[in-house]
Amino acid sequence: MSSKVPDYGSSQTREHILKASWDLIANHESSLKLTEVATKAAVSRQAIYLHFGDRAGLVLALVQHMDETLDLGSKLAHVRAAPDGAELLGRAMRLNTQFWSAVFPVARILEAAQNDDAALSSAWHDRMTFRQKTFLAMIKQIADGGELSPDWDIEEAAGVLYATAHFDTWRELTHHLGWTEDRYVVAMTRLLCRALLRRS
Amino acid sequence: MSSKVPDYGSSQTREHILKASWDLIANHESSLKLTEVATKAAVSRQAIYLHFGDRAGLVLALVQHMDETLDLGSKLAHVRAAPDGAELLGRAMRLNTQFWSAVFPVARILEAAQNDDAALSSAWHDRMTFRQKTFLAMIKQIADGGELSPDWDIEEAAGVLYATAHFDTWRELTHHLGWTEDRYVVAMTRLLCRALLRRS
DNA sequence: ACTTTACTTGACACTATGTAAACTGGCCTC
DNA sequence: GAGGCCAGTTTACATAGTGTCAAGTAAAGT
Repeated sequence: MSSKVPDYGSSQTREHILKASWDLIANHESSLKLTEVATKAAVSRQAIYLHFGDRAGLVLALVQHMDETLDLGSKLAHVRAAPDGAELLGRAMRLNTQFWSAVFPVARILEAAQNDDAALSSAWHDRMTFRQKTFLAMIKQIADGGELSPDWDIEEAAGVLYATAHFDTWRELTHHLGWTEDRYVVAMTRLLCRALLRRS
Repeated sequence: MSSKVPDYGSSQTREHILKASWDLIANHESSLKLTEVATKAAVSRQAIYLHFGDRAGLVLALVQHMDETLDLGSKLAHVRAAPDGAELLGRAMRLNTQFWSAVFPVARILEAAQNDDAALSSAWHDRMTFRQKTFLAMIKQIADGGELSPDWDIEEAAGVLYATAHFDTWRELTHHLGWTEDRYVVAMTRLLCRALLRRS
């Protein structure tokens, strides 16, 4: 991360570059190459360095852009408004598949760069910590409603929920096994409800 | 993949290079660099190309080496010899944490290269297909014993078991959340038993 | 003595990231 | 309307890592 990136704010060129990057990682399955981005955005390769400092800066900007377009806040509110635990877990899994589906392209890039680049690694780590806290809050809500099975303490249930809702599980089911998103939602919801909720 | 790699069999140098590679990816957290491997193994960089063709060939050899040292066959037999479904799932999760713990270093390398290299991608894919079939067989065994909950059909239960036993789930719990392997085994076993097995 | 084997050495091409410097067209201001 | 700044461009170059090629060499086999 170079600290000398001029803050051009929301320049047109900057948006152009971000859009081109997104198109590339969404369609083409290779890793993001700056020359390709520049060509696609119809700017010089150096323009990317002016706006983002380096490759990691561009990817970081993609992640932040993703955060904004995702609008997680309101969607999470809808999940939390569920009347009972089963509905809560169902809505959570529905949002989860939307989330991973949207994040999929950039998640692949981040995963690949995680070994080399500390900035990207911590950007990913931060987001995952947020996810973990979100799932913990959901489990607390279920526990407060008296619906959490006594087999589980809150922390352990939250950890298991967070981990099973993670990227690999979603990707293996929807991509490797070819399940539809609906099937993912239904099966994972059943798994979690049976495992975590008190038996009536 | 170059097809003109001479089959030196089990040469000393080859083993040296593999061991050096393993040491590097196990300790150092960066991605495997051929110059480093050569230095560590005290051979010339070109020797690596003689033995493995290219970088992908080396990684592939690491994967196969891993397969051999892992001795999955006998360990799987022990899992399958479990007297009931709960014990089977418990043993499966115990083996699972051993598996991911051993595979962890090479899994990171493979994950990073999966976007670029088709050979590595399919090598990984093959292993995961094997895993999936193994878990499917376990579920069939449970179903044959009449222990599978009627909420699940065999394919769906196997898919969910396979996916939740995947790398991310293990890594997030043991690394991101800092759980011990024992805690992983206990929690995941509880999750799967409650979710998949018939309620007594 | 010769060939083969299993390497080494050194040179080179290619790709990708990153840096530096000089130039250009448009806009703003004095 | 001349000068200055801005947001880029072009060109050049440095560096790292992968992969290729050709020539050399020391030891073992025949």
